[in-house]
Amino acid sequence: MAKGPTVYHVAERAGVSIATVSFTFRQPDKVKASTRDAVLAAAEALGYVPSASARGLARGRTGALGLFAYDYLLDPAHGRREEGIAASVPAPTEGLGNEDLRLFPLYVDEVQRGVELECWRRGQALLVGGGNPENNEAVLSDIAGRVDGLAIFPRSVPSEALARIARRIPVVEVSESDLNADLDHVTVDNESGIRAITEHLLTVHGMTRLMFLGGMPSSDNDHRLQAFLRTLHDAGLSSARGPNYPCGSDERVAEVVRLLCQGGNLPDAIVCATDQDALVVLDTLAAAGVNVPKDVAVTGFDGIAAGRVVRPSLSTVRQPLEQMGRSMVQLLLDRLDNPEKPPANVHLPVRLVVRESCGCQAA
Amino acid sequence: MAKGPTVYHVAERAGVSIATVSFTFRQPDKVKASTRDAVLAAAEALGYVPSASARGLARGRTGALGLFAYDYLLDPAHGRREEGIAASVPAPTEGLGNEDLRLFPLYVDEVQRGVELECWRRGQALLVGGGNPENNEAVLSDIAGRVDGLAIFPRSVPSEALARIARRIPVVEVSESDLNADLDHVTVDNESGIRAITEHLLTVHGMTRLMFLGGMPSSDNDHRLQAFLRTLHDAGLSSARGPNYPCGSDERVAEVVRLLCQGGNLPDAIVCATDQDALVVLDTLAAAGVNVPKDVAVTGFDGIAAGRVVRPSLSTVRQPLEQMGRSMVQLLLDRLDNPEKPPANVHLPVRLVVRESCGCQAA
DNA sequence: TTGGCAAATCAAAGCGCTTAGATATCTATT
DNA sequence: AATAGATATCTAAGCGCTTTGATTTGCCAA
Repeated sequence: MAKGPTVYHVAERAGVSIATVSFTFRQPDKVKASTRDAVLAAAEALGYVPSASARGLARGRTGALGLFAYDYLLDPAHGRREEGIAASVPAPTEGLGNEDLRLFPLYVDEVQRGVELECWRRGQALLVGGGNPENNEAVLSDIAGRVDGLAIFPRSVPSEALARIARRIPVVEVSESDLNADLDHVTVDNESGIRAITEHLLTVHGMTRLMFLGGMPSSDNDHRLQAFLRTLHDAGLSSARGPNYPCGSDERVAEVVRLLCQGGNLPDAIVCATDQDALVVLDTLAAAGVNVPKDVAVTGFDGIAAGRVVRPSLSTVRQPLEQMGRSMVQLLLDRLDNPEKPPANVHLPVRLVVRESCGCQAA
Repeated sequence: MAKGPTVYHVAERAGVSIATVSFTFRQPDKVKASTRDAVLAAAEALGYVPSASARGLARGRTGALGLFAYDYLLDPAHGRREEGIAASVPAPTEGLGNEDLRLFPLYVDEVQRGVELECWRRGQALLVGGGNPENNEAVLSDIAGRVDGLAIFPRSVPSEALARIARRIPVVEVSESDLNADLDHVTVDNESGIRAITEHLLTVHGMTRLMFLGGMPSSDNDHRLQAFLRTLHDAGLSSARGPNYPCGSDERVAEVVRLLCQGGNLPDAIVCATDQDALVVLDTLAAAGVNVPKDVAVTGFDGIAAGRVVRPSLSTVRQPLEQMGRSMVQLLLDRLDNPEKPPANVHLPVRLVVRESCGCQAA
């Protein structure tokens, strides 16, 4: 691992100046073909690999985009994906890992996948940084120093830290467009999604006593609750229960469900704010011996993989996760091209996916 | 997006030299507490974010690791994941994407996940670069210039390109340890895996006419074929057919299966080199109206998500994919600490997973 | 007080590249 | 053959940080 060759070495070997070496790689047409070949040959012979650090410094751009992949499952409010931190989730190597798709891929993972594919398609380097509750800010700042633009997930970064970073580089966020209104955003049609699944329960299944349940508060979830209430209202109904959102954590969600079971007056359906919530509900109901969908229907929102595999499989609203990631990259690059344009918002459609947990398919 | 503040600005504002600013961030104990606070305050006020390019240039290290996430499905030998390139795979936005887990997560995606988790756990920045058949070398070189160490998948980079890069930074590879013997490697116990699943077919299901089938050639697959033949030999049997590996592509695999069906003499079981191959086999058999596992058993190797979801679900050998990714990071960091140590090889265990396609569970 | 040592701070020299602007080399005209 | 105008190449000045070695400051013992 001897220090590698630099422009100087290549230049010397090719008998040209370092500028010509640089031009050969960055603006090949400025260089006569014969010279170019000589430089390329020298570079090849020497095993020259241009330093991105030096280039970045000289250009004032790193040439990479960043994704701050905050891991919600590392959040104290949930179990944890990391090894041995919470008993509720098996360590990753136990049974050689991820057998049930409960841990991966999640919502964020599919969005990340979209970010990656779009970056690669465009020949963009992508830095993925992972937060964890302890050193979020430090990690974030480190990433920010390495990239030309940053994509982040909702609620993963405090607004003030965000503002600081956004002063230096463009930032695009999923959802939360109300909160950080000066950033670019990718949002989905929560309204239509909740309306579709709620009306499905109402009209197809003839249910009338519905409740909304959600753990973590978020802008998306707020909108979903509102849409839920509006849909009921439009149907001349009201929520079967008071506000069960935001409960605050998976554990609190489970608690609410247990109380419901004990009370003996289950609603016809529990409309959950997210698939994650719905899985907790499903687990808790199963533990209480309640049959889904016979005794109560359950729906989610997001369309994560686990919802397909769990029994009963989860009726939900599928978000275009990959596309959301792609759109983030798009927005970032657009803004890099045109820093002064007003904040943009890409609003994407969602799709109803009916499976077993609402009573549609045979369990 | 005005050019951000630099050490100079922070130093001026805090009334110290730029060296002190740098020390404040990199070696805080060298700086008196009061000075440190002043610097931090100035940095905060100015919204200072250190430039990783400058740091990398000065230090000779970027502080990031790289993963060259070659996408096998973008390879001409397979269908493609990208939109509209091959008819065999729906465009990613069609139906809002990845409904059946056939496209994601694959083998490489789960390994990547392990790389990410381990990097984040250790506070390492991670650059994920994506190759595509057209510009592989360029992308690879670009990544190499950005990182201190690189993790790659088997057969994703020609050996000579690899050698060139390995001259500059440590490279760790999954599998293929025979081929690039001077690199660090993470391998799995192909021998035990194939032996376990083959013996399962032999002893539990009493099958005797087995064949091995695989598409793409690879070191792993070579070993699997050998292990298969040895296992049969040890049982006093021989392969039900000549070598059906490497066929070369998904299409060729399907062709072989179709011929088998037409010939009317199906073996008792088809032991596939990978899950990917097994899925193709399953599809092709289904199209030919052959029942699995009744008419013929099929097994895979890898343990990808799709194998859980497909009907019949796939009996396979599960690799510790996440752990493999984690080990790669481990090896890279170890070597960065100690460049002179001899090439290391982390060899990991696999596990038999019996599901429906071998006839174990009710289909 | 002063000398001596440790702790704190600083000055300055790069790190490897890009890119104006200057210079040299070619081409095409006259 | 001379010269304007391209074209090709080069010179040199950074880009923002780290880090060595020098210098200053602070503290304590003599």
